Amino acid sequence: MTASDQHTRRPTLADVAKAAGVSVSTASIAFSGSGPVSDATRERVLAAAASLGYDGPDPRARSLRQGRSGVIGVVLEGSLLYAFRDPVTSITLDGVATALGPQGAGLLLLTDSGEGAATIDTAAVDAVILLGCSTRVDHSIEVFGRRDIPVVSVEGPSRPELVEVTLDNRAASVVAARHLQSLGHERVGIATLGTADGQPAGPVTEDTPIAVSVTRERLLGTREIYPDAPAWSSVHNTPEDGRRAALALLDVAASERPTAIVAQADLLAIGVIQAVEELGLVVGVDVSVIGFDGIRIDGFAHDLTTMVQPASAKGHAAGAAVTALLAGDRPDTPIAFTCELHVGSTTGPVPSS
Amino acid sequence: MTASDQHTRRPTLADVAKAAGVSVSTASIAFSGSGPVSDATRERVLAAAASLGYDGPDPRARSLRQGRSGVIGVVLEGSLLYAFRDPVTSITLDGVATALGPQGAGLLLLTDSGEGAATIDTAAVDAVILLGCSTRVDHSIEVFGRRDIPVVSVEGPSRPELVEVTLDNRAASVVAARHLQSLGHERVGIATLGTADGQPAGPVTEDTPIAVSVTRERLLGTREIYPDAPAWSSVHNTPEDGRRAALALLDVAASERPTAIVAQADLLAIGVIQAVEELGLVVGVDVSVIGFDGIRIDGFAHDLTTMVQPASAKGHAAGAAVTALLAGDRPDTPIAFTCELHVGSTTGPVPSS
DNA sequence: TAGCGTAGTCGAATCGATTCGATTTCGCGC
DNA sequence: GCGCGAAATCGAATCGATTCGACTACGCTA
Repeated sequence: MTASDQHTRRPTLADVAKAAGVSVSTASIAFSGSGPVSDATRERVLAAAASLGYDGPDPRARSLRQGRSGVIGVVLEGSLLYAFRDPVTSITLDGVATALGPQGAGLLLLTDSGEGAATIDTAAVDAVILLGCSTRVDHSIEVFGRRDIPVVSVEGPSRPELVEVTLDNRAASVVAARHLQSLGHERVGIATLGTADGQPAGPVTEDTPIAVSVTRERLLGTREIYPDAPAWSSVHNTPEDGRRAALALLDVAASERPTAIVAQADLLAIGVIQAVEELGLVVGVDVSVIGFDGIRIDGFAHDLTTMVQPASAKGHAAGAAVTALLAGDRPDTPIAFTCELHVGSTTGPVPSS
Repeated sequence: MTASDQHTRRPTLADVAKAAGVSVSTASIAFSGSGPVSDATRERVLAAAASLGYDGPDPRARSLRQGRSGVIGVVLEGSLLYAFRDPVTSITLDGVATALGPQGAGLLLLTDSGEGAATIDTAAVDAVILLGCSTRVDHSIEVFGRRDIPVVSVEGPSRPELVEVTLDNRAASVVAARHLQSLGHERVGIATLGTADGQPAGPVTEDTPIAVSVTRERLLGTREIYPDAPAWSSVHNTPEDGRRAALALLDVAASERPTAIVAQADLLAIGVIQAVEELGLVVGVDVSVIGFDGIRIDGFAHDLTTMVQPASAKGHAAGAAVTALLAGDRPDTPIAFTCELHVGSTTGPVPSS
């Protein structure tokens, strides 16, 4: 029987140790490098491993013993597809990966919907990064808290026990609105991001509940300058949704028509511009358009006026915060980032007519 | 001492069992539901767990015992940023997530560079999906093989032990080239994707080594119809790189200038079109442009002629294949997908001059 | 009423490593 | 020549669950 085992059972560290004529503990040290081993012994162990086809310790066993898995969970809002489609999320995620790179941690993608691609509560993660999540994850945060799993929230829910990476969404939106104000615009329309999961597109009124903090903060910022500006919410951050929002906002008598549209994201702004042109109007002349994010859209003809946000730095900060937390340091929180106004060609003085 | 433990040590299943007055095995069954338990017992266990703040079994211990972690590794070529930027990768990944969703598996992002965001060899994954990887991962494939970890390769390296999901890159490129041929084009330029990791952009000659199979196959397809067509390779699949490629390909005497350009990806094609227009030429009249992928680029003015590939279905098939492999079934391999020609407005008859 | 199957529970082995404390070995200074 | 500290190695406990085989009651049939 023992002979036939070899084709089914993978070798373990114990097998390697036996083959090398050392104890399991010594073999472990030979692999991990923690502790003193003579060169001769190490080589004997490695040779035995090679001849048995042993490729190093089982990650599962190692992570049980060490209490660490080397995996960082990244919780995204909604479906993975829309998360990937959103340039800011992609860039932020890349920033996270860059900051985490040296540590050699893997990124485990999770979504905040209970069902779906991954089970947020049962994953073996050392830390969690929430990317723009809604309050839906509150319960999970408590679980992580009990498990002593550090949580970093990027533009997400705010709770005392977690480290926050923030963006000055509200203040930046004020700056954007002031820019329009300085150009003389008085009638302004707002194309917002999604208000809540599962919520359809449509007009945003006083009492529309807004669960997504980014949407809420940016809207509040704009409304500080333009309290009565009509707003239309989208479902996804896509040009198509932006286009529809603009068509809705511009579908009024010419005398009532907004002379400027604030889009809460550049992708929306692209669609807004598309709609404006479809209506035979000139962007930056008949209708000014200002975006948010500052992503570079290749192949896009206009120089979009927008609030440029440091998405990569944001992600990098989140990754660095995770590293610090895992090392036992608690970074000062919140880690705040600010946006900068880029004036392009899509905004201009209010038309005189 | 025991009293002070409570603030530092997390409760284990053993603690819960003791508090509930049952054995550990019974408590385990009460949680997992595998095996018979009386309702009274289960409730007693759950109540004890709740009062102790026990949030369910430790994923690490569970995965060690069960030999499964519930995590699927996804190996991407190059940096995460460029992987996300590539719409086809994003869509494929979403397809994977969709297919894997019901199974509740998490996606662990890995890159095929030894260093970086994740260590491909030491991750606790149940299966691996290679997305367009080069032969650089061959060693890892062997390791996975020895560990009995199923590997699915999407347009990646081909080896007997792994399940392959393929696209008819070569045949589709022939179809694209025939389309140009039928329009009378004789001088054709090719904007290729990257040829190998770390390789700079530049002309592709007979003896340029091409490690990336997608690039190679698509090029071979085009060359079946246009054996002598000059080719220029890019580094990344971006409009900017496509633009540079087109400028290089078109920078010849007017009599030598290509009347059509084959871009190996739609993102490249967008840049090609941009370059053509910068040169004062009309797309589809002076220079025809055909792409590959069939992604919808929002806010893009042209109706791009392209080979539409079923990216989402590809990802879905990869996810389904992983599910099957984990269930013990071996799907027929390769799982082949084909492209379809979409004739838009960016290709037209060869200019008569 | 003896026999038997089953639901419910338990104890112990197991998964495959890491790590702690103990032991042996060896070189070296006094 | 003796003891001492560091290097090298070992054995055993440990991480926290799952699972298998055994055991106890209990209800049912013949």
